[in-house]
Amino acid sequence: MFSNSAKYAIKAVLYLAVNSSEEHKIMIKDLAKPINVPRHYLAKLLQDLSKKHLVSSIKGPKGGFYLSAKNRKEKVIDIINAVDGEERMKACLLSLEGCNANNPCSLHHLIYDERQAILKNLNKTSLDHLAEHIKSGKSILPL
Amino acid sequence: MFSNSAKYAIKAVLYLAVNSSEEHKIMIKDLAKPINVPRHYLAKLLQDLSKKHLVSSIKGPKGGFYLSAKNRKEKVIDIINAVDGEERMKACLLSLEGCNANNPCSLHHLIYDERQAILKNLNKTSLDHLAEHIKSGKSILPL
DNA sequence: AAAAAAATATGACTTAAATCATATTTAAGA
DNA sequence: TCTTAAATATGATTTAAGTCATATTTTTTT
Repeated sequence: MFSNSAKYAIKAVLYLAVNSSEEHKIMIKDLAKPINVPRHYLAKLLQDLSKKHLVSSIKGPKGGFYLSAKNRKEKVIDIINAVDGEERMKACLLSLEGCNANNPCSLHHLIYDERQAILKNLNKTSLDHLAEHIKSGKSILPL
Repeated sequence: MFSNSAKYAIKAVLYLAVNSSEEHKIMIKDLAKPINVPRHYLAKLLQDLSKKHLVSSIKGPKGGFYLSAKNRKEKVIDIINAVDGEERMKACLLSLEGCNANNPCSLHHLIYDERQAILKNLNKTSLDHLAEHIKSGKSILPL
């Protein structure tokens, strides 16, 4: 469904949503451990997200990563798309070029509606909404 | 969702469901072309499926691959599981070990129901059912 | 200003998935 | 029985994803 990298990114961003703020930035090494993601790999991912303004970062002493208020408003799908590209989540499950509603591949009707529903959920759910869930114990964010 | 290999396998098996029979076996090279899958890679996949009795094959001149009546009764999910393993389709989307209904990960409720519905569809749909769809023009099986 | 602590940038290495190639076995047909 | 045509088995190569390492830049603190 989505790549390993996207999973890592989601875990990282949610951890930041729950634990960081502009006043309390988090360094790579303190982020990599609790979410169980290889440190250097995570650094690359976050640098990428930083360039795309999906996470915030400050260099130097007292620096680190955090989510701004604006960052927190982003939807889950934006993180996924930033990492995996816009196409991956939309592509035909059999990777058939010509597959669409008028010309459906054989698996299309077995999957399409549900897939759209998932997409819709990912499209409407913001990071701070998920962070609230985690804080209130409705969901978890472990390794 | 599922691997490239599983996509290839599904395309191949559906092609066989539509075009082959015990009286009309299909050689690897005549199968690889229309479904646009690398020939040698496809051979490996089919040999694997053959060992697991999901496709039928005969060696030697006049040999080739085909689907027996029994093969045609198999469900789509069986092909997928044979190629990707039983776990892949069931695993937590964030690959969290501890994720389950009692202890849901953050994306769990965004996806779970729809995912189950897809699984259910793949579990109840047989190859010959899909083949009928293709034959009657309700769906396509191109590259 | 200098030193130290952080992200950033770049690239090398490793692993697994995907692809390709070749030798072996089996069955059909002459 | 010999030749040929197919799958089968095995393994090598390539490519892409994932991982690791190091040098550079920026910012804070002294």
